[in-house]
Amino acid sequence: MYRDHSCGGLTADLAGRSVILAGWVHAKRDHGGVYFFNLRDRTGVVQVVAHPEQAEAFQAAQGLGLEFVVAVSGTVERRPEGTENPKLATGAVEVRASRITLLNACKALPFMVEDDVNANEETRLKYRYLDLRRPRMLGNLSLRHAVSMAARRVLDAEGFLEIETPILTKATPEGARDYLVPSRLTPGTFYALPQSPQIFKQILMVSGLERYFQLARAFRDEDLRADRQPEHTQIDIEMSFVEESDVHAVVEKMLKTVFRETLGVDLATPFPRMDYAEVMRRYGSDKPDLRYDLALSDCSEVFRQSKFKVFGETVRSGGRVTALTVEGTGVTRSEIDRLTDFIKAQGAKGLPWVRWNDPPESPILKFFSPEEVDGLRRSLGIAKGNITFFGVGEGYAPSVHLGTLRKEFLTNPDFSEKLGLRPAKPWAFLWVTHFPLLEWSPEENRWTFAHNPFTAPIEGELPKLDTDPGQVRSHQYDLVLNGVELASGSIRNHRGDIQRKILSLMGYDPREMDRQFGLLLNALDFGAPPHGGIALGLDRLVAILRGEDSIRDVIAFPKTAKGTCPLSEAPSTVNPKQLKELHIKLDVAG
RNA sequence: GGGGUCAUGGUGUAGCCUGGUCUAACACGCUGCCCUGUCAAGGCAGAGACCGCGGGUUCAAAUCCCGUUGACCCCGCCA
Repeated sequence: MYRDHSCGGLTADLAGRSVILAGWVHAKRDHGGVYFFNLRDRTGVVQVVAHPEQAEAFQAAQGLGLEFVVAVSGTVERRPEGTENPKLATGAVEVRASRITLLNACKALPFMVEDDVNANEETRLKYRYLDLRRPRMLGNLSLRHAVSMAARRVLDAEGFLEIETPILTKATPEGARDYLVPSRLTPGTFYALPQSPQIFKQILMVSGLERYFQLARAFRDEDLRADRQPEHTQIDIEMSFVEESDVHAVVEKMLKTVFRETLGVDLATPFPRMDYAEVMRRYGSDKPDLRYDLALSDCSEVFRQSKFKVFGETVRSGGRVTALTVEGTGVTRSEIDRLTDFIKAQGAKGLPWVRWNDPPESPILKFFSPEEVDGLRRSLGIAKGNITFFGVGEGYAPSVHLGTLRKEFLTNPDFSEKLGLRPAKPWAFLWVTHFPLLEWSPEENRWTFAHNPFTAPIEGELPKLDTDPGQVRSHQYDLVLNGVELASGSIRNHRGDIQRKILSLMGYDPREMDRQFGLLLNALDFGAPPHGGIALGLDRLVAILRGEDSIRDVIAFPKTAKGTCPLSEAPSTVNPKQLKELHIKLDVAG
């Protein structure tokens, strides 16, 4: 037997008891003819003492380096007065070793296995097994486990079945590039790894499963980011005979449980909801961070008669003027110039502003009539020292530009500090609902699905598909948490005829439609029930819960920004025999 | 595809702008000794990098220039 106790479980109640522990040696010291080391396992840390009178244990302790794996037999003792270490949860007791057995040695470490080490990520990934030994990383993985288990428990209790869908599946021309796997048995053909289990979970609804879930891996061959990996895990859910609110309720129940069990936080449900159109007008983003109250204002009416062409003519021709007002006393002119460049880089023509000093300062003030200045003061509720930035343009453009500015203010510490922006709450959930069904793709010169080709349009807005497709709203919803898109889902088209009509509007002729979506379309024709679902990004959820900036830190074995794995050295070349079997000839320079 | 930051002993950094004083510094770690109920120990001694790689400028380059590779961040992309 290697152990009968774990390090984290030792308390003063166990004083006098004999225990066997196993773990890694950490923070070793010899003092006063006595050897001390901290023994660490997954559950925590305990201090082991080897006294000279236990000659065997004493000698063994002498020979130990850091990260040696040892088993310790000994007695739990209360610590001598005044020797508690408040940093350790187990500070009340120590273990007096009678026997120490070396289970395995350890080479000199490439970096310290401690939370405050900051080895560069490449090194951490190369020695991931050491990196993961750090309490913080172990904590990340065990919280990830706790979230998975809580999700499973809630969904199981709600009558969901966990079903696996294929990893080797068929390429469908959805949003992202596919990862392809060559077929040996059918030369010249390829499987694709799923970008999501979307089609299969809908088919399960046609099968009458009614409630499906899966902790599903999804693969997308696109460039990586701090919050994007080539493979990520989603809590994938699909339900039959439901409306949006039913899906929302399940997710809320699940997250309520997750937050209570992992953080001890009691979330208020239901979460607030806001239409896409409103959230875009008020925050200029479909995933605003609502921990902060800062919102945009519409001041189009102030300028409807304006002689200032940029503002007045835009409003008169159906555009809008939006405003974002902040406490700007500390903002310098050169910072405003930098912000202007920043916003121009996002596609705006400029970034007009007014500094509300006495008198107000602004390059464009001379174009405003006194009535317009008064109108602004009234509608924006100006205080001295404020700065108002303006967005001007058609549709959502003016909001989006200021939404980008809002995000910059909130996320760039230089500004959030200076502007006195503080989160009003720690957790801000928001359901964003009624996304547009379609969006115009300038590159392809056609309408394409805004989110998901299978999302159902809002009833009654179907006629607009022929006349004004961009105005058709859908049953697509996202769940946003603290400015992060945490989940995305929709009520689907359960009628094949409607699904076909939407696809044809996007330019698919019947043959192409059948080739790419026949799998699902055929199934829909056999009495598919109304259904809908959602997928939550597990990696993002765990990262937020743990306060990690990158999802790499909550994934055991993540990829680098170039999609490589320093630990396994994947991807790698393969031997010619394998390629031959797969009927593949390489065309790679070098 | 584009923009940016970084690359110095085992680890983390400083030095680089203003080239020579860098035979490269500091902290942690490592080795040895001393002391010590210690756990952010203390003292002494020591080993360890030619400054990612390649080229150039110069009497002289870690330091300037060009290229390249890699890591990270962002835009595009990611239904």
